[in-house]
Amino acid sequence: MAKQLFQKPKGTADLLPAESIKWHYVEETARLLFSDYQYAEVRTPIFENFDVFARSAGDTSDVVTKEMYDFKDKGDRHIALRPEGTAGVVRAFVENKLFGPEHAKPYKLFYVGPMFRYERPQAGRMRQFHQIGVEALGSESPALDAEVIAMAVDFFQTLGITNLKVKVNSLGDKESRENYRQALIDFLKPHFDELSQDSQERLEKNPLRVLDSKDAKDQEIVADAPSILDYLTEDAQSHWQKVQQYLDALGIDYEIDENVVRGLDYYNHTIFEVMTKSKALGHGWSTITGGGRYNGLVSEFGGPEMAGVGFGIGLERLMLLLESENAPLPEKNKLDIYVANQGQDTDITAMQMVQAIRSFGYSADRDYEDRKLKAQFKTANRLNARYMITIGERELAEQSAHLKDMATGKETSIKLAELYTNLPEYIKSPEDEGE
RNA sequence: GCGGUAGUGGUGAAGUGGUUAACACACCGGUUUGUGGUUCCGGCACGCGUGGGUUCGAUCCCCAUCUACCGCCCCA
Repeated sequence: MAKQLFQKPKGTADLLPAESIKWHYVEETARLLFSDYQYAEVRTPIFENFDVFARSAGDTSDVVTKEMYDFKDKGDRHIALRPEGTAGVVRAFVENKLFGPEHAKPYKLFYVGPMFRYERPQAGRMRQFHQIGVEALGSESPALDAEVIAMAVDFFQTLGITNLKVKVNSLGDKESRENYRQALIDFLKPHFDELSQDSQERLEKNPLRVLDSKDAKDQEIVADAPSILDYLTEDAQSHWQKVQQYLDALGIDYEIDENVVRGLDYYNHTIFEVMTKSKALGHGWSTITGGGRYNGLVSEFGGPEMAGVGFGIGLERLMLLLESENAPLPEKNKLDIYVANQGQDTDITAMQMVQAIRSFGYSADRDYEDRKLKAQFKTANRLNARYMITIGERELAEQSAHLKDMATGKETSIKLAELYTNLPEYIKSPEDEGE
């Protein structure tokens, strides 16, 4: 008798109808908005060759070193479940030769789908999580940096999130970064003993990450650190200035923060975060989007020297945010008509009735359990039915049925033949109800 | 990977080393009501995350394990 009870794997979730309807809404909002910006959807594999991610994210990032879901398949291939979206998109861009001259540049893409990271789950942070992201490939224009930021802001505002903060920074080009890296190390070295252990380890490997340490002492030290913005080469500086001009022109309220750094190593030039304040995501300001430019990545994957810029949004966190901020979200679908029947003989007619209603484009449901009328009314209420059609032995004999408006309680008797041909004339559209 | 808190029915939860594991909501059945949102009555955990152990006996004690939540790391 006692069968084994299964639990879903750690860090995964079952999205039940009450939730999935909200996800659909958010995804649909993204699709519509992104399409206004002329971004089209791309669907790449959920797993890729391990090296696709190892190559792009960089060896210093934890995403590669300890969070990757990787395994050998039966052909002894080293496979990894995608931990983020950009690498796969860039791989597809190169493999499908989308860099070719026949394709307009920038080549604008967005994606929606599951990502995987092996880490300790917390609310809004799953091992299988979902991201919506965009990538614009093949243009170095700073206008695109600004557009991508604007699009992220637009998206959140469309969803009804208002208290947003945009933080931007520039990492410059390779040369800028190397110069700065050395300067930063030189600055931090004398403070080595005061740094947190994590930061001490990062000092040589990836000193920029010391900048966004959460350790209070680290933050004190870092406050006096040189700014990367003072180390930008002329070209990088020019790009950075233009990005700001565009952002100003679009009226985007942003803040320059030299301590903003990104976790993945492929970023350069403009990087940004969109933050919001919500207790659902922790204390103070929390990041809901991160993104930036990654100009070397296409060539890293064997394509030509082509630029890229994009961002990714974590959907689990976004849903938590929308719920806690009481942003408008759809509830369960309303049922147009519930068909109740009483007596064995009416069963067939009820079956035909729901099909006929559906063929008019209305949603319809019925009782399948031969329950009493009262129970059927209860169910109709629970399903939020707008109308109910009841048919009993007597109605069947007369070839008619009762149509009841559940909101007003008004009931009318209608011939079956009439219902089958002119049902829409008896049904108010939901808009007319002024809900 | 590290630290902390928790795990009783569909849900919220009470509870004790020892006969039938409170209560509420939900649900189901009946009743009342003009065919629903009302009233009243009844039903609903052979089981207390899982596996071991201690004990005459454990949901309640011990160990392990799984999962969730919070913090760190990291990041979306």
